[in-house]
Amino acid sequence: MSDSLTFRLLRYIKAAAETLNFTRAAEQVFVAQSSLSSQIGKFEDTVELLLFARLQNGLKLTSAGRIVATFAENTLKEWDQTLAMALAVQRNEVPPLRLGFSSFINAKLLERFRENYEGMFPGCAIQLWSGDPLLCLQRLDARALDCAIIPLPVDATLYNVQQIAQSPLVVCMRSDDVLADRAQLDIHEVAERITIFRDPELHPSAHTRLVEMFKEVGIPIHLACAARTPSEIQWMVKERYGLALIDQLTPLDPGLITRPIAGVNWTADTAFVHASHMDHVALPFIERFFQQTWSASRRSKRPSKTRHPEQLELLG
Amino acid sequence: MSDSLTFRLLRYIKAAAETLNFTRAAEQVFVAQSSLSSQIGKFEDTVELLLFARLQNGLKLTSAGRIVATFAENTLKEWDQTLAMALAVQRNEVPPLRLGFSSFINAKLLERFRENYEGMFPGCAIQLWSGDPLLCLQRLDARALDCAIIPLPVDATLYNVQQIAQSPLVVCMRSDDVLADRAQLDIHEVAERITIFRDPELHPSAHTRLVEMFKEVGIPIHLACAARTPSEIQWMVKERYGLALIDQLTPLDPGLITRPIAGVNWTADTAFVHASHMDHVALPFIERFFQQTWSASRRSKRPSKTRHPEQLELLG
DNA sequence: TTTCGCCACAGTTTTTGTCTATGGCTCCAG
DNA sequence: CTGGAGCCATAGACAAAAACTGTGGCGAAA
Repeated sequence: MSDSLTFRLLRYIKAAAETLNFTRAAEQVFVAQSSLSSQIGKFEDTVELLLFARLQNGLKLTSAGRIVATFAENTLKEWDQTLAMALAVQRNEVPPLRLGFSSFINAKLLERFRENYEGMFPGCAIQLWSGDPLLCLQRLDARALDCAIIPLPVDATLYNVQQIAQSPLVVCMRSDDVLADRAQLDIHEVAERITIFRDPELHPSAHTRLVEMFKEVGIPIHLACAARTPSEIQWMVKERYGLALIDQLTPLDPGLITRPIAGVNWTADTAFVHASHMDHVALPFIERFFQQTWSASRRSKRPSKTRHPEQLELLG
Repeated sequence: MSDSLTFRLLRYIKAAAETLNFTRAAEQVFVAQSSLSSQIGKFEDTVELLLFARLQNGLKLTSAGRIVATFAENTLKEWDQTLAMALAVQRNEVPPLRLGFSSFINAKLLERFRENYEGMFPGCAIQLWSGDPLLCLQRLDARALDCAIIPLPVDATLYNVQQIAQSPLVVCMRSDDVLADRAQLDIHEVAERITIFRDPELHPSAHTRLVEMFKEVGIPIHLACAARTPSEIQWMVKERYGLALIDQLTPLDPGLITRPIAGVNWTADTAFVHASHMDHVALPFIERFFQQTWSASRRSKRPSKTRHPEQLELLG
């Protein structure tokens, strides 16, 4: 049963597992050695589980002990986070979650995020900061943002990055384009017409990657127009400045269509990013949320619809 | 602090949150009403957290209370699973994990799985069952397997499905093929030569999806050879029976190469699947493992290598 | 051999939890 | 408007659990 287990005991177990020494573990948790010893011993008796092997040369965690110690550590950490969050919620002291986002991400993602956040923590505000990825990351560094939803790539060694969406890149063109009747396009036949790009300085690493991707298929990139927003891109396309690569899920202006590109597997990837300091109380919960529902939401997908209309349907 | 919290109290909170009635909650956990009341009350005092609003017309969970109650529920469940697993490990009574797998999945996945399982639960055996996806699912139903690693699609309403890998589908051909010097292929130019497929009855829903995918690009599928294993497929390609679509990560026999397909975003997706009964003690842990490390392993990726050699490098 | 470090055990005190009984409050039926 | 039912809080007695101090055993190092 779950009785006979207390959080204090979890702390004892954690300390003992870390030090492998009851005496020092007892000091660490500020009790007498005999208390810690007898508590752990009694627990081992009642659940009939040997956590520590008492050997001549000291303690050793058993396999079962390692499992329980891991549980203890996780649970204690989660409780700290839970208590902090609950207190903050109760006192109405949850700071607004300063969420940066790039205008190039799918708006549905933001919406879904907002709904879930509101559901989990009613009354807690989200402060949206529009900004290009580079700016978002700088603001994360400067602790002016708590987290951000931005396109990949992002240096995962510097930030906590969790991919939350992926969708194919497609070519955006006028619906009266000569290529409009094609169901799909070879990259070689359109590459030189693709001249509208996101302003490289908005997300240098993404642009670098784009250049690489073009190089991989043997085509030099030809940047003629740099846009700062998706609507600018679409406007440029409409004004016949060229074609553009956009996320398949981008809502399209009338008069525009998208066509998939043959032969390459180019995708627009989106990630939830936060700095490793974990400033905001809600971040651990958000992180777990994305871990769970992101992998869960992938389950029901795999749509298998026909691919001919203006655009593919939105996922999830 | 984490003291002042016991697992018994978590049960009280859970019961109270469910019934919204201290009297009935007390019955549910087999204590006197006053015990439950005073325990919860004392807890609320010490952590200065109001979990329940005592209104005229009964109890109501506060926002903070909902957070804590959720924590309580999760933690109790996890503890049950942890205790069960630890006991089983200690007694050496962990049944071998009967893991089905399709020969079409990437062997690295199995290896990684095995390593991590061995690391988490030393001495616990894995029983590998090779079998096509359909058979794996049938065996899951019949409880002859605990879980399986198989290609998608799998009906997520009937099984617990967790995607764990994704890699592009590429065309497999002889290295002396006329198309071998092309860096990539348009689907239309190779479609009619792609005649070697996985035997449809090995995974009917995957084949159906393949047919759909062909239809989406306006090409009828032309199945001339049905293979039951990846090596059979490669053998058929080598013997000039046609071309085949294979997972980019498949190890290639000498004399064969792969080329990406332009214009479509076809991928081979792999999932970890188990039936919803959750028969095996280790399943909850494995599930959490995949939730965490699968999303974690996506972090460091985004390779960006040149795409010209025989084949792309393995990821993760 | 002695000493030191570490763990276990015994006895005692303190803290915590549970129980029964009771009182206050609200709602509803008579 | 009154009495009963349902619900929660509190008080006091009692039981259980956990803490502390002190001691002893045992192996390793001096």
